[in-house]
Amino acid sequence: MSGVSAERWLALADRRLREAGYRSGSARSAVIELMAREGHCVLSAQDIVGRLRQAGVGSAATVYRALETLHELGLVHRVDGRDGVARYEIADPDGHHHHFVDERTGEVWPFEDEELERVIGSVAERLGVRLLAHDVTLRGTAREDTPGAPGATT
Amino acid sequence: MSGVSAERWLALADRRLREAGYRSGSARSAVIELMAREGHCVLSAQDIVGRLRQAGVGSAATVYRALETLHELGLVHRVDGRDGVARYEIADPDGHHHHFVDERTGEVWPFEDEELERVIGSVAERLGVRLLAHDVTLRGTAREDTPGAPGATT
DNA sequence: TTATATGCAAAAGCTTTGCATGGGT
DNA sequence: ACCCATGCAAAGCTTTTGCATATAA
Repeated sequence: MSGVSAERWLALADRRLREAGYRSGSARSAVIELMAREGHCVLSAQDIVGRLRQAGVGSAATVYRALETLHELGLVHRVDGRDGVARYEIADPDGHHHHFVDERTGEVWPFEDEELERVIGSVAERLGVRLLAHDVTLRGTAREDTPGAPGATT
Repeated sequence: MSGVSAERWLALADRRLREAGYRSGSARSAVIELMAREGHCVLSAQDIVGRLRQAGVGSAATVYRALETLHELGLVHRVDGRDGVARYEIADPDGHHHHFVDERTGEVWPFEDEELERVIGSVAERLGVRLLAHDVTLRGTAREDTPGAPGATT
């Protein structure tokens, strides 16, 4: 599902920022590039700060500000953390995915499911609400007898 | 859906705590009573601290410790917060519910849906994982033309 | 040249921990 | 009498804010 959209997202991000009147800066650009490269599934703000520091770019303040900006422009989703840590992932225009968290390892695997999306839509209709976003988080353990990762998304 | 189970949960909590070798204390008892009364849908740790302080019971440290204990014993669920805030709700043995968050007001409404539960189960099976817990959070706005609250859970 | 982006350091929350004390059993 | 539960205060973390400086446009 990903691959191509990384570039498309990068282009989209550049365009939206420019249209919104933002100037370009080294730190935010670095955040954007990192997200395009590795942000297809949750990345914590702390991780991002750390990665960029290794590269000698950015500061905590700037990274948080950049992520907030991207979030406001709808370029990234903020994903709830169980531990008061901000996590982000790029808002992929091509597909919507959810998360499975392995309770033993803490690893997060993305997955997609059409029927799940459909049911969520019908639930929203039943409740009489207009849906803007939705998250599904499954927690458990990957079965030992499972050969590959559980992330075999369809 | 609730009503009866508040009492049952209270009894369950007392029993499990005793069986696990805990003694009873004023602060934890107050937390438990508050959860039984109002914890059927998310309550933040801060809220709990505040409520109990008004009643002249408990301190932040004790409340957090009590909630952690209840969580370890499986008596409450910790619900992800978008803002680094610990939220809890009682683990209702009778039913499982999810949350709709009104983006405008911040209000949280619980809802249940059988088909959603079923689909989540089949997704877990397809992924080859053993499910221990799952959360679904819908975000959006309640439609103006909707008469009552969106929480009309079937 | 002017407003924005950045970085440092300090502040602000929420949560956890240390330690002495009070209260169950 | 034990020793767990509690409360206060201090420490720890992540995230936010203030302010001076560097830099796009």
